[in-house]
Amino acid sequence: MRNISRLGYALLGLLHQKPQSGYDLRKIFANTPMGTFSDSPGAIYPALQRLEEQGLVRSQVQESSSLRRRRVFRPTASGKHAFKAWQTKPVTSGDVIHCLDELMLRFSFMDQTAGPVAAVQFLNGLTRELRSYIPVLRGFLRTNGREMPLSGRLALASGVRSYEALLRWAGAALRKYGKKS
Amino acid sequence: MRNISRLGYALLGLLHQKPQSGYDLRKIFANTPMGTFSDSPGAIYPALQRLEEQGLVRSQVQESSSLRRRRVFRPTASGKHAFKAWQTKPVTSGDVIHCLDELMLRFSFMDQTAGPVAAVQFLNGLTRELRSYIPVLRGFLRTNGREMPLSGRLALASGVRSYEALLRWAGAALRKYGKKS
DNA sequence: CTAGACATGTAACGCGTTACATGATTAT
DNA sequence: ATAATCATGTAACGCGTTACATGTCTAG
Repeated sequence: MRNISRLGYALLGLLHQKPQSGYDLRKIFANTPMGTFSDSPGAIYPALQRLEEQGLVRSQVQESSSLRRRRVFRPTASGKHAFKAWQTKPVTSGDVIHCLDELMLRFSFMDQTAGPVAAVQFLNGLTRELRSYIPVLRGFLRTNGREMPLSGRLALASGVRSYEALLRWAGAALRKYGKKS
Repeated sequence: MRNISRLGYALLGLLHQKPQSGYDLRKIFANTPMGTFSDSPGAIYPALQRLEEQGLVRSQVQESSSLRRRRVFRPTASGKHAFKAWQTKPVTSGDVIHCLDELMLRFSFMDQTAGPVAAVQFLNGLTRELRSYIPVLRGFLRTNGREMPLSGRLALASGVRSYEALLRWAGAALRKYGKKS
């Protein structure tokens, strides 16, 4: 089984919310903060085809009075399973270093598909990895800062700050889940 | 003229610091916070070849006593020019939304190559775009938050927070440059 | 009647990923 | 010896980008 791209997971997540057409999904990427993904047809339609070939979504052309065809996609049982498996993977150090945006994508659909318990687990994992990685960055800055130009130091400091902001966010998010349960 | 990939710019920037071999560059990606880039030979050697074909770097095999060949790259005048042009491009809203990491890459080499004036211009541009984009995100959250699941709202809020952290960082960075000049 | 939104596709291209391949030098 | 590190490459593959192509429906 081929593996699913980030765009594939984004589409799968949106289709969990409600069955939609490729055009609907494009509009979401064009008009919302999900716009970090490309809304180009050359990305979305092939991605939907791949998901269908892998049996993760199925589509049917809407039969309506109009001649304008509309192919609506919905996740299959196997698609739901694959999505949940992806979301509930443990958070690794590599995720934090290389794919923060994928982590946030995983989290953003968490409630609807994997449930609040998984969300809390995710936030705990994220907290753990951030607490272990931030000191590494700080250490690097401390030992190599001298020989780095100002802009380089500042760029690295910006990374540290953004990780710290994320850590604070994870704490706040955990408290929200705590209050609810 | 083909355009240069993000990896290409990263390599070009590192070669501005000092002439190095592909292997040296791989080690940097493997062992420093520049590790967001791949250290795989299948990425780096072809990227260096492309830069050379485009006349942006030139290489020469180090003649030494050993038989172990080492191809050392250094930027050409045209490479330096292209790099500076990339760094001093105005910061656009699209950069902030889609390519924040590219922006930080641009900034991290700013001092050595484009100078502190360009750095200040960059930080001013970044501040302007963040001040215009953060309210858009906040607005979206306010009008659509109701119908979003908790995890979706939180993920979006995390984005807002990280943009705000970046805005504060830009302010602090500007003050550092102010003190120096 | 025509511009613009709706709606879905395909094809060429570039580049990063993964895996493979080769050989020199140093440390154990 | 032999494992690890130094050092440089190549080839298949997948996917996103860009550009092109086609056709329907609605509003002015």
